[in-house]
Amino acid sequence: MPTILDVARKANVSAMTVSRVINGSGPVNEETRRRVEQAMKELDYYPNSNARSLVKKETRLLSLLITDITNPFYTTLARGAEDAAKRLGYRLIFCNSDEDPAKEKEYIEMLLSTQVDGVLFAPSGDDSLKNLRLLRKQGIPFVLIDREVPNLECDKVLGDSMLGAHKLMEHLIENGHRRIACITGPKHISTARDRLQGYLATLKLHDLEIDPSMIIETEYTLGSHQEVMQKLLELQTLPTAIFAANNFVALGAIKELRKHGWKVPEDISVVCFDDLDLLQDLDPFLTVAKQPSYDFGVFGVQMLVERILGTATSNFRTIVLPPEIIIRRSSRNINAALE
Amino acid sequence: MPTILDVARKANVSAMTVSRVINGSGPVNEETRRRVEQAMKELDYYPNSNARSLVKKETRLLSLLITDITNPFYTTLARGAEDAAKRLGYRLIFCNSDEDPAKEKEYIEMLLSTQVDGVLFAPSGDDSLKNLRLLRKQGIPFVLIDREVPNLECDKVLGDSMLGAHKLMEHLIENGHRRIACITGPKHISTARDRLQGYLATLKLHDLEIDPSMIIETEYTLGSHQEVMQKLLELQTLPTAIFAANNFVALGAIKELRKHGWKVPEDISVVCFDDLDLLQDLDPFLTVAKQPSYDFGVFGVQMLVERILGTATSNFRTIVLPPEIIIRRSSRNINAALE
DNA sequence: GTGAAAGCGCTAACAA
DNA sequence: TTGTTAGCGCTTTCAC
Repeated sequence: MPTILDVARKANVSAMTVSRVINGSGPVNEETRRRVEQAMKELDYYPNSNARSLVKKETRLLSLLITDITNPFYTTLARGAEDAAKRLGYRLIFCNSDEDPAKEKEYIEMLLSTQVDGVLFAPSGDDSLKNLRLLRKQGIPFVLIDREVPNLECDKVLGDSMLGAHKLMEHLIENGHRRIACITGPKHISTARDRLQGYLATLKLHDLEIDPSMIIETEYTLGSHQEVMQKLLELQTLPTAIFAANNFVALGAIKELRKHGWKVPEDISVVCFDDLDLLQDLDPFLTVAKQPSYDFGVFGVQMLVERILGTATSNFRTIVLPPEIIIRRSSRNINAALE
Repeated sequence: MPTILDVARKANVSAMTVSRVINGSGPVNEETRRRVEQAMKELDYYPNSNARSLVKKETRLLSLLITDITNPFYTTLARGAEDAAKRLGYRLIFCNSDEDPAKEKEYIEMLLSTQVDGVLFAPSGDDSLKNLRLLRKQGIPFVLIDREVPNLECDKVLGDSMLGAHKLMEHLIENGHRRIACITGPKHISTARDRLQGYLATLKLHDLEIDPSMIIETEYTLGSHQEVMQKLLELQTLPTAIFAANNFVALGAIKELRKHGWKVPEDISVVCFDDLDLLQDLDPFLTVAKQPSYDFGVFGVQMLVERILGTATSNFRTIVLPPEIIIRRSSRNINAALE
């Protein structure tokens, strides 16, 4: 591949002049500029960004670290991040931690070597603290998205898990449900804690009994939630509704319910956090707390770039993007006659 | 951030020795190695891969260029590519062309500057040829995935669109369908052409009439396919089944059918290419030709890396991964009584 | 087993 | 408006 020197020779100028043409970083005679541009085109020259990064000490590379690339919440977020990064002149490296802090650490080390300018970070859980400290120690700016980590001051773009859970619960209670099970995510993930918190708080608010056997913890990932549902279905008194902590958990629950011959919503109502856009097209079915996932990505990248450029206030900021409750067929009024 | 020289000073050796420790690229005394490793740890040293790339003329970076990051076919493919890349010691940059050759070109130019070692390339269409030629001119190895481009010899990992379409059509015909509509993708995408071809060939095979008004072209993306369906629903004689060229097209079709009060499969059957894993959990519904998307990514990266390392045969290779037909509820026997 | 010198492709800083 | 020099952090080459 041709270098800046090849271009310089061909245009009969110095490398410095070519550099100025490429970057618009100094005065260049119109006629000279034309010659240089001509030479670049003829040689199919593309500047080597490694070399540039080495001297400029910036790569214009950001990283988006998410925990599950198959979850539509994160892919839509990724779209938002990508669009914003492009608009601001940054490239984006995607990393997928698979909800695993060890894999997350490997990626962080890779990113440190890559010299990314900043990281948009969806932590796999509270254990991510070590990894985040590593970034901070090296002076790499980061913005937390979707989940937060205790004992860490930093920029954040979060949803409102408490509020969303509360609204979903209010909806169920309004519709006559009194025995509501909660299938929550891992305790080491902040959104799981907050959603459980919202569940509990709303029950208390209505003086409803809190039955620990109705609260079951599972993974956030798609896959078999068999044992979890087994536990639930073995209860003496069965719930009339399920509040699931995210979209994949809800899918897993419904799948298991089906296996056991339960119909949603006839036999049991189901509501959850996060929408599934695809599904909504096929059959508007699940009642959900939909989060503006695309905006998570956009705001995240904007905050990150402001932090990198130093145009942000020195204080850390938190942006909260509230969910929207969408009521569909999966939740029904328990007193209404079945159609 | 500390450099190799900082480590060298701390360990009382030269930079060269540190380099040898990092890369295992030469003999180092056990005791010296320990001192160097100690120093690296104490300084939180991570080698600058830009500097390394500059001299080694390899970045160990691959790019995965796909056309739609929200399509589960591609996200699963991405997982496969990511896992394989990691295993082989490569980093992966995701790019999303959005089915747009212009955006695709911008990304290619960016990748040229980034000095990626190779590109896993799902072309936006036949117009990608220019972009691919650019890569070839610069000597960057690439592997085409999912779609091919006419007049270009290169490594490829493809599905078998003809076969999948044929099998889906056979399934419909076996179940008594005679008037089958085809909602196909853009003509400039190879898979759309092949699927249409499979549709036509199977009709001919069974001496069934080919009615051009039953063949409608639309986009591969999720979104409203209103006008397309409008055309279909205005036909004199209506089809009893629809063959949709991909998952998103099928979703769009079903959505529109619903709007017009048509039920699937009671009023009309629908089959399509590519599965939707999420959906399958909620309600095993769509009859599909499922492609092994994860393997597309794995094989693609493997081929690419072999090409980069020069361990591949000099001849270009094509891997074909056939689809699997999964029959579900969206297609029914037209003569069977409704339940 | 270890180090010194040179250079990868580019740009900052200064000089002309 | 243009060019020269030096150096970013690393590895290759060759010498010891």
